Amino acid sequence: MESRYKTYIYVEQLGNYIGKEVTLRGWVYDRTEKGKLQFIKLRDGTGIVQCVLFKPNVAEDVFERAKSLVQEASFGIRGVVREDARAPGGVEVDIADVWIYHIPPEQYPITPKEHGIEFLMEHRHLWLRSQRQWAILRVRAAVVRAIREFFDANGFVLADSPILTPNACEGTSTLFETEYFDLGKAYLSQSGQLYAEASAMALGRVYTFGPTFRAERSKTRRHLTEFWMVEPEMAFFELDDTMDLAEDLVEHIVQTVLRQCQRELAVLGRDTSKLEKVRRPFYRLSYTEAVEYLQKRGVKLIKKNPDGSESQYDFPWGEDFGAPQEEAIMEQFDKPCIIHRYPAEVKAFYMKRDPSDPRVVLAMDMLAPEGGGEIIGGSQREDDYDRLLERIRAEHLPLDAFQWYLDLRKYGSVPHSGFGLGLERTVKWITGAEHIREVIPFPRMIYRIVP
RNA sequence: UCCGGCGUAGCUCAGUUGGUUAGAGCAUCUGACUGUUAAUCAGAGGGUCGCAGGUUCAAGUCCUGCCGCCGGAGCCA
Repeated sequence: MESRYKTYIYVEQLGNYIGKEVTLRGWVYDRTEKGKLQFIKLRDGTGIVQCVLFKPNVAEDVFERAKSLVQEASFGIRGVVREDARAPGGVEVDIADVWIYHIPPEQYPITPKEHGIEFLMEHRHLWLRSQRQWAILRVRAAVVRAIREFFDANGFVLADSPILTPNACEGTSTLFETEYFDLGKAYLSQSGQLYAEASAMALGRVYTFGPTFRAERSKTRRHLTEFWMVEPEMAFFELDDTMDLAEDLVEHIVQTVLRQCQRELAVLGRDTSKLEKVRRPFYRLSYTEAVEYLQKRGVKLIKKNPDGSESQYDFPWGEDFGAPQEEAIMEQFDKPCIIHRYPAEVKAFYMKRDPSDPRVVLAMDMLAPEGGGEIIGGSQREDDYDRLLERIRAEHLPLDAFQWYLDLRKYGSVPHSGFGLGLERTVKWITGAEHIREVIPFPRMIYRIVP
């Protein structure tokens, strides 16, 4: 990074400074001492480099000062960059001088050794400094960058939706509620879609990208109560166009991460050959074909009885897929699969019926391989005023709150479609993280809001 | 909301059928070492066994309640 703020250089640039003297500032990642030698790993946000102090080569006070550098002390060094096969990363710095910004008065809680998840979550504000978290958050940033690049380069206009909303998109049971001055209740948005539809009627192709909130009492490794979603919405797009777009987007994201994040993926130990395969075309199955596959494979539907016991059924057409079914379907695939045309009863009110099969709606989900799960959900929207009105009434949704949404079908209604891509689920899949809590800096979950 | 599991040193854990003064590794502190990568070697300090109650001659261990945490299902991105 060359800029007028550049008063020193960063670890990631050191390859360009072999044989030259540099100044670095950062934190102690780790330090060991071996007689007349000290090895200090300096972490500056861009990477980690080993700095070496050899007692005979420096002033006495420099060597003594460096001995006070405990884990996560902040400090600066001046020294010469040298290639050395013995150093992690192949490059190290021979220290000539050391200065100190701050020495922690207490022991840093997170050691390079193993910790339990409860302890790490309580120290999330410090856990972020660990190398694995560093890598994940940089991949997250690259994914966001790739998403914006993709839409900006393809004629989309960023049109963000409000976060405070007066109504539910798909029902009120899972909404966070708050007071809105004298106007009654407001809710934190669980999707920007309805507003994106309005924006698309103004701007053609739009995307909204921001945090969304679900007060679902779910507690799994793929749920957050606050998560980020990008939602493109396109006037005149039909379902097949939308599936093509989703495919292009996901391919672009994964290939961009592969290009830009080799260091990070190496830190994470990610098998990049699996990501290399994420190229168009992806697999596609209709819901009906997927059900036939489950039946052929003998994958059962397990349902709870009122007395608490469980019953197994051959998977019936008409049931929505749960995580076990999605996993069974994805076992056969080494890249994402789009499942489309779901039964109308299990999908949202705003989805358009398939004219060629009234049992299903023009909906689609994209499932990621390697246990990545559902990363995209989308549909062609109902564009007929009367049919949409009928659906709103059938779901007992508050008609008042949807008047503006119905207006979109009153004034120049057009076929249109869109989808939502869950940022954290996508990053979880690409990084291979076991749990979604690791892929957002400060996860919000049902039983945790601190730090 | 439902099902299952865990809670012992700063951290990760062991602790037998209830039985003497509750252990290990790491971390910390002291010392040694010119190549450490989770260094090694020698020594030292460190405990409200989640909380409350109960059974018992005796409870980390058994019982009851509470609290905290974890995983899964459903719902979804």
